[in-house]
Amino acid sequence: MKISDTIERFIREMLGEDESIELKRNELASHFNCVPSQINYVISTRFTTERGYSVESRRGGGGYIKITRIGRNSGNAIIMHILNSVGDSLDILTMEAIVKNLYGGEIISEREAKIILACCGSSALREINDGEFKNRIRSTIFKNVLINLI
Amino acid sequence: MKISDTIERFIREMLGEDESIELKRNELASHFNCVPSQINYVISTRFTTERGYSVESRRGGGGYIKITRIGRNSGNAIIMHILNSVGDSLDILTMEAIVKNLYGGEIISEREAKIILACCGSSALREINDGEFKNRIRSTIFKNVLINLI
DNA sequence: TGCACTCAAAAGTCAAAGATAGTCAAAGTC
DNA sequence: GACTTTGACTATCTTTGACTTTTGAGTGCA
Repeated sequence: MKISDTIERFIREMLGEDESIELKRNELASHFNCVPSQINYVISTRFTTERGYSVESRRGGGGYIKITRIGRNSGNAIIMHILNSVGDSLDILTMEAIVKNLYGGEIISEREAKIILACCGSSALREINDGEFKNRIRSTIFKNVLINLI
Repeated sequence: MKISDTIERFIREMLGEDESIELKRNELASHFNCVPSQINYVISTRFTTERGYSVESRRGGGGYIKITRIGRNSGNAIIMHILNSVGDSLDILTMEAIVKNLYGGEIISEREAKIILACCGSSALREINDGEFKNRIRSTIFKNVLINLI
């Protein structure tokens, strides 16, 4: 009464530490004694982009379903882009918007977002009175953090 | 004895000393010969966040209700202790030692450690020339971060 | 040889049926 | 009046199967 979870685990184990695997939909289905479209269901709910997988397939004779793990490489490109776009000064609203986007894009976790917001927030920098100097410090801290996420 | 209390005690006994358990709402309801929503009532009145529980669930085939004890998480206690022990000034070596301990104690992840080290490190604060002021800023940032991890 | 056709072997789609859990308010109890 | 019990209705997730699309391999003919 949870064949989907079983299949999910099976595929994960097949994948192991590898970058990708190729499945035969029908073989897998008959191995688990379920209809082939069950495999599609598992893949479309468990091996999504949001969860870090990409899926390719081909029909016809010799067809296959290929599941590939996509590392945080795409995230790195985005972080690089942000690093290039942030100047020597960074105001708090812009900082918060960037962090929100990184979190929304699942490049950083909720806790990571909290930490970054905390260390670049107004409360953390309250002892620096000069507003412009504060924005410069914020930019420096922020970029240092991002560099360490790559 | 009211049925809600009976069910509450039953669940507590199931939980025992474990961190969490999974229930089947319908099974439990038929075991106690009550309507399924009675279970929701028990959970929403007895296993609340205030009482130290968190509840997750899934509907559909293979659905479940998972109750987790979130007792005074030892991690939080340690963070509180650190917060109390760090004064208004924090030098970099002390900061690094604390972060290392938090990581070693599995209270923060590797990435989280990296972020904290980055935002409190010498590179992030290099624009602040006054050494003592730098240590004060570091302390403020560090404590702000820790507060947000609780 | 090489192109066009045909066909069977995959995989994809989608919606209905089944299986759970959630919500909310009325009715009951103390 | 506050807390508890019930149940009708809703929301979400899974399983299943009929029908569709794609692709490669084989076949036949100029």
